[in-house]
Amino acid sequence: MSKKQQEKSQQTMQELMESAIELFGSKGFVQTSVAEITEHAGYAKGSFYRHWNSKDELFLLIVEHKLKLYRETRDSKIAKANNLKEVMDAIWDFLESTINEKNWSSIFLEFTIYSVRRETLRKLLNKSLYRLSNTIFADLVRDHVETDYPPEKIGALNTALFEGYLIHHSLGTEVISFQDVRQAAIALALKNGTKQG
Amino acid sequence: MSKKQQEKSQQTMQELMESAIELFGSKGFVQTSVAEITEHAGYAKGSFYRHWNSKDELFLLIVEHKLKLYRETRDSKIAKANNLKEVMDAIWDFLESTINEKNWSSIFLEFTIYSVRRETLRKLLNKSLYRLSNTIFADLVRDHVETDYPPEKIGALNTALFEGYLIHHSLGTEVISFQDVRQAAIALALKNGTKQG
DNA sequence: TCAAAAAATGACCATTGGTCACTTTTAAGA
DNA sequence: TCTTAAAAGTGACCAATGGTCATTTTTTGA
Repeated sequence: MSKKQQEKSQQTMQELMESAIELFGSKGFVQTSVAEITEHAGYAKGSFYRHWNSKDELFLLIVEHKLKLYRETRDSKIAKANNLKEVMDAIWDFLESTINEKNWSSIFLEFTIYSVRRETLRKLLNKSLYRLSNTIFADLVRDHVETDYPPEKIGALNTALFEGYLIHHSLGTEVISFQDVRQAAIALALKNGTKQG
Repeated sequence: MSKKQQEKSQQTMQELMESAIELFGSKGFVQTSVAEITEHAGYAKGSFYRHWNSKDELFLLIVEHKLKLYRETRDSKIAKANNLKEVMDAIWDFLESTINEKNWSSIFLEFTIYSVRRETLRKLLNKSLYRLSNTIFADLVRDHVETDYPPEKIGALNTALFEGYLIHHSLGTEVISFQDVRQAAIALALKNGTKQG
């Protein structure tokens, strides 16, 4: 393949991906069709499959990119944290950033539930690359946990509260705000993970 | 319509509904097709639509029935509760019963997420009939809340934690058990809702 | 200018929720 | 017992969708 052709192919791929990001962002995963993605970028449906094997595959790629960016910011903050409270604050800043951008985390939640009945996809999604992984979370907080409550559980409870809030939020209910959940989650983590908690 | 014909129609409806309950229970909502439901009960697809207008409608009916049963048990227990701790215990017994039966609450979670992008359905689902409603929860705990933390928020946080756990559980992760979440949720409610918390 | 390779296309397939004109069954009256 | 109207049941059909692939168009380098 010539250099120029490679570039053209790359460009088409980029255009399709941007079209997909826009459409997923506004309509969610299931409601966005492959034909829409290609049309919106000015191509025919068949072109999609020259770049990815499935709609799932592209979505995972997008998520991977997005999470990578968020995580870089998060990890540099966490490195500076002195105690569990500060770690939790950094984590919740990170979670907030994933919500703020077009409610992206809710779209990812949709995809997560969609994956539950698709075994291969579900196993793939459980990898740290895509999930708010419990093992990664555990590593982040471990150094600051003062009790013998397992760090993994602190992480899983935190994720549960966050994802539960996403459902609440997705349904348009506004009984609790992001701040309420953040506060509750941090209180819970401190209760389980510090001596004074 | 004659009595006998009415009975026949009722019976068919019952057969279809039982078939649907079984299939939804094992394959979830989206992965169960209308044709499967009717075939499994020994009818043709068209028969389905003589009884309900859509797959959604039947699912909602099933949920309504199920929740009704659970709630009766729950409310009779809550009436006897003397403090917030006992109310929370009754509520979590109720939540546990919805999980124990073929993971029914996870299937309902799937349906909830499915409804998010379908406006009419989403609004319908927000009614107390179908949701672990925040207003109902608030009414249940209100008498026992000693602080000025809004009962609605205690309820919404509780639901968030429960539904977040469902996601965790649906993905096959087993970092936290139902007991872990129950314990955390009750601790959180007591922290926000009692003076000694 | 031309041929090979890559890019792009869109008709086609299977699956699905839903529709509806048609067929079969049922039951009540003659 | 026969007739007939109404109800029950059927399955071909429709549109939308994810995915396939033979074919067409474009690009490139000799």
